[in-house]
Amino acid sequence: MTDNQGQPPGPPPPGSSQPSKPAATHDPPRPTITLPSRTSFESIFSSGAGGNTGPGLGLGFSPGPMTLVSNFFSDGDDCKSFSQLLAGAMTSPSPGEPGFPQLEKRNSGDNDGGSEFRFKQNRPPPMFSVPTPSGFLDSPGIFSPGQGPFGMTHQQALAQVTAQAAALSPSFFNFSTEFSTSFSTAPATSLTQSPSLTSDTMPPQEIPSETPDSAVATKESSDIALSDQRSQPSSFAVDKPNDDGYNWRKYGQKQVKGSEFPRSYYKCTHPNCPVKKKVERSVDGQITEIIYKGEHNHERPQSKRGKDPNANSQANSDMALQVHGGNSNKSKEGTGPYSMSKKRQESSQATHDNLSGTSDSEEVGVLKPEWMRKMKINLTPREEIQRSGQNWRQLLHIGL
DNA sequence: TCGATTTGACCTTGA
DNA sequence: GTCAAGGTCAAATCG
Repeated sequence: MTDNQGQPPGPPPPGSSQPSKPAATHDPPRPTITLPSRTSFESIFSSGAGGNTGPGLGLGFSPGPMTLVSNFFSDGDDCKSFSQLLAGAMTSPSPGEPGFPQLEKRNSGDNDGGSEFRFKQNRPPPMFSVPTPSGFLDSPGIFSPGQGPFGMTHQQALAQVTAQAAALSPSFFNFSTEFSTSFSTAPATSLTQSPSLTSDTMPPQEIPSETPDSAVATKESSDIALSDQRSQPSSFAVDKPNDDGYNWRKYGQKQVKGSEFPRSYYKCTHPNCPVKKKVERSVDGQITEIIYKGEHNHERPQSKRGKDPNANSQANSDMALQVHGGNSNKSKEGTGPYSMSKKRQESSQATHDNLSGTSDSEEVGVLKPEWMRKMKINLTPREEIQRSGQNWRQLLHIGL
């Protein structure tokens, strides 16, 4: 059908008036997280968040990705308290609560990909409507009192942490990306966002590496409906859930029974690309659910953000991980969102493929990537996810 | 004029 | 075999 090649920004969908980008660039005063020396931090999170692993996070802390991260740095860095950081930042809605986003993968059993990935968000709780997150990096500091537990949303926190980590260790990003990806959308998104957040604060050099992610990721995130909280306080999504780097064309909309929200159907505009996605959004324009189907058979159009080749690759990884939709055959249980293989990560294409959800074989199957082994992560991605599920879910909560 | 979105109708699928 | 719901098509409309 019609494809508009690479025109990224399609006409702003109704409702999507929210500028997601501007925000990225400049944000007013934002809370910043600094990785304080453990001491101070710990005192803050003294609740034992340090822990991590666990599910135990009765408090709401969850180890999740952050845990891994912290492990990563645990060798001796200030960063050790990632999980703590997050944990602290995350004290928020718990999964069980209404309004919690849920990532679910289901097997559609259909031929083409079988499984669909859907990111579902039940209803954004008010608390998530934080307007601008961006930037925490800039300051060393402290969260401003007024915003959430720590002055920032989960995502913010995560983003910040990520950013910092990146700063500390370049390699981290790779890891994080991968990692995040494995956790499916949420994490990825969050991480991705960080770049934007960071960009202003991070040193120029750093930006390049991250920016790409963010740029792409950012888009992706929206795709996932994750959110763009950065600048959009509340409805980021509106009509174009498409900012995942690919171009989408809406070809239908329908009121789904059982759902108060209408479902929109999108197709990838790339010629011959079979990828489709269904997006459900609430009345406010908030995306409540996105389901990808199929696999992109092309690379993501580059125009959107422009320029950074890296952006693609990086983003890819990020995204790839984010939603691995498609064929869950393989990823079904054990692999879940996680299964992204290095191959995929490396290939920019893959990036989105995952997102779009599909791919069969290639990515799936790799439960314990090397990095995991290196990091001594014993849990399988899935396990990790499960254990940390709360956290990352929270992160996902894009609420708005 | 072109491309995207809207929207009602039609087709497919599953119970 | 029937019905309901989901998914897709395609003409009309809009920017």
